[in-house]
Amino acid sequence: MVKITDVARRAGVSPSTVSYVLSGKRSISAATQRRVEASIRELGYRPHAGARALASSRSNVLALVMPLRSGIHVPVQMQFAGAVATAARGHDHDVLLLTQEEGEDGLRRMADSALVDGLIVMDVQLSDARTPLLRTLPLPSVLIGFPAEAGGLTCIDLDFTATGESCVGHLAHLGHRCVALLGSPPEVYVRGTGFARRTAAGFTGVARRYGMTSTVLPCEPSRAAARQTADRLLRDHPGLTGIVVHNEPALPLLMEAFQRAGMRIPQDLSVVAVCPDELAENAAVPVTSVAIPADEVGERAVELLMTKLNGVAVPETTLLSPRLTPRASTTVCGPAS
Amino acid sequence: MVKITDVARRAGVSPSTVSYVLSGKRSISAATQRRVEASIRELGYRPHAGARALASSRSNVLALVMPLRSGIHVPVQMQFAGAVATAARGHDHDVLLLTQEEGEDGLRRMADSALVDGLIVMDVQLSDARTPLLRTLPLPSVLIGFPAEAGGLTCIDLDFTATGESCVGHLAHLGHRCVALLGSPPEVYVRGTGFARRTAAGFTGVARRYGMTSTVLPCEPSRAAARQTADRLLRDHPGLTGIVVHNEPALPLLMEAFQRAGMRIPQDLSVVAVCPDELAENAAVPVTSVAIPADEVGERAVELLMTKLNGVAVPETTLLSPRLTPRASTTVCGPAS
DNA sequence: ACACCCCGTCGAAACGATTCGACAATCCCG
DNA sequence: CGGGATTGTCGAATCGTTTCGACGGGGTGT
Repeated sequence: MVKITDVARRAGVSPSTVSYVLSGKRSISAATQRRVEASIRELGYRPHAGARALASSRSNVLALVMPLRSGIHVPVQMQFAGAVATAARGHDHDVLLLTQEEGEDGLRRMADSALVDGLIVMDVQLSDARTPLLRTLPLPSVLIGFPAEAGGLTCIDLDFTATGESCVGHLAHLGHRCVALLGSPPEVYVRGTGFARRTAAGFTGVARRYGMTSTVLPCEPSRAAARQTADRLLRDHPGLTGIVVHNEPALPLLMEAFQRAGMRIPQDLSVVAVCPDELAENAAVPVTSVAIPADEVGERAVELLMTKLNGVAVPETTLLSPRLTPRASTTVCGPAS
Repeated sequence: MVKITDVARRAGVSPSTVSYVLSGKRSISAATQRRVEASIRELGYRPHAGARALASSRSNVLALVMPLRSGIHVPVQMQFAGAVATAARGHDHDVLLLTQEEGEDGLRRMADSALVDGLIVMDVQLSDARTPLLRTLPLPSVLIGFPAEAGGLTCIDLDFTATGESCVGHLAHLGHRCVALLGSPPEVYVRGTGFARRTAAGFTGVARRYGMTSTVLPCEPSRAAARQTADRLLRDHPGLTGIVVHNEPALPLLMEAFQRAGMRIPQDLSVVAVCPDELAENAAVPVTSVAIPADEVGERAVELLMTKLNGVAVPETTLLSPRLTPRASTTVCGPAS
């Protein structure tokens, strides 16, 4: 293994000088810098991560806490992870994977062992047992998602309230008066995942403001549940002309169920979804949708964490504005042509 | 921060003794052991990862190289990752996430910086630029998937040849004589992902042995491509009664396309898929399928790596046998009832 | 021309563990 | 009861960086 002293010897300088060239923490003459950099390249030197971490008390690793087996839509998680990993590399950091199941002990382990410099926590619940711990941990952290009580934490997410508002607003402007939100499975609401509730709040708020008739229903992602939900909705609300679906796996099932019940899309029923563009584009009828900007969220999360690592304060709350993309599944409300 | 000397002082022993209690590398009297363990617990001591790595030249971290944005089916990847992370924790190791894009440099970086003890590489191509490097790297590695030339490497995967054989065998025993394999998009074959080719080989081999008429076609996961593929297949092979689908996103689209073309499932067409059980169970007609045992593969991969880390030799090749689960989508070939 | 300051570099002391050789104390057996 | 093996513990060296204080040399200001 080639070490810093080897580089130093070859460049005719002391080890500390090599270190300073690498870190830029002291000024180095151009000539020395060139010689050192050449030696580094020629020897293929890379600092020993452990030694560096020990001496500098910085590991250059971030922990990413991921829900690896939950009912949440998986591809989006993956996109988060990819974005975080890529962004982290851009800041010369690596990413350590931590599973949700490790829970609070996992976080404490990270802190005590100095294995990572900071934490990015995904899938935060409204009432999340980890938030008190995160507030007191000596490790900086950024949460993707919002707990009910976010004071003292750094959180970032898509603005789901605005997303709900935007979806129902789109329907309202198309003249729809009776709408429904079909959300995540009941268990997601029960365990209090923030985004589900906030979408519902935005949806209901704007619907009320426009004087629309609105309903919110959870939905399991099974064909049977989708049919049942659709049938029940049509029975209880014969005037229904628009739905918002915030449940990725259930989206195709629900569209199928409504069509089976005699509703043509978009002639009889307009559909707006909260889902990745890819899914929306490839549906039988391309779906008007709001995508979760996972790449941007991940990247911004890393940026926030890096800023905190540099001792600079960051805003507690970062909300990304939703962008609604109109597609074939929504049209003006009126007698079918 | 509490360090080993603190623990030692409180327990009335020397730091080295504490270290030996922790590692078990020397025998310690029961009494001392108890005292040391108590001190550790009371002070909440955890070894400093960097210091430990420096002194022992073991970081207790594994790198997992993941394809984060490819055309491969995502949930399965995620399942691998989860299984690897969990298994690694079981061996007191953590998992560092490395993206495919880092490529060979990423691997070299891991080796040079001593950031990890070993590598688990997913999504290996038949002709993979990383395999020569992996052979020479001083870091032990395990590949999930097989390159064309696997000598000198440790590889594990589902036995896709046997999987193809098993699928077509199932159809054969039901009396089908004219069958097709619908696989991954062309790009996957082109870039030479091993599993796609091996499934096809197993499929074709057994079909020939049974004297069946067989076809292999790639398929893009879009509605249009699915329809085109189905129509073309039915035109070219009017006697077709069985298909094997090895393309998760395309599975529902293909089933829909065949039904639209007038084929009832399973009365007119039997369908076998290679996909997760969850997907197979939730299809309109539950699909007879072979699942990729991602959990087992991930766990075994970690086990293999740990064994190598302990300096023990392991088999170069580990193939997991496929298990076919019959469901409603396959039935005996014959005149429709 | 003198004092002063800044720039570039060096040497040495951390950082917090692991591990090796040494050393008592205990044990067993003749 | 003594000698050799065994067991349990300790002290000191070591791992490869970073970082702090010091120091010489050249420039600047007066």
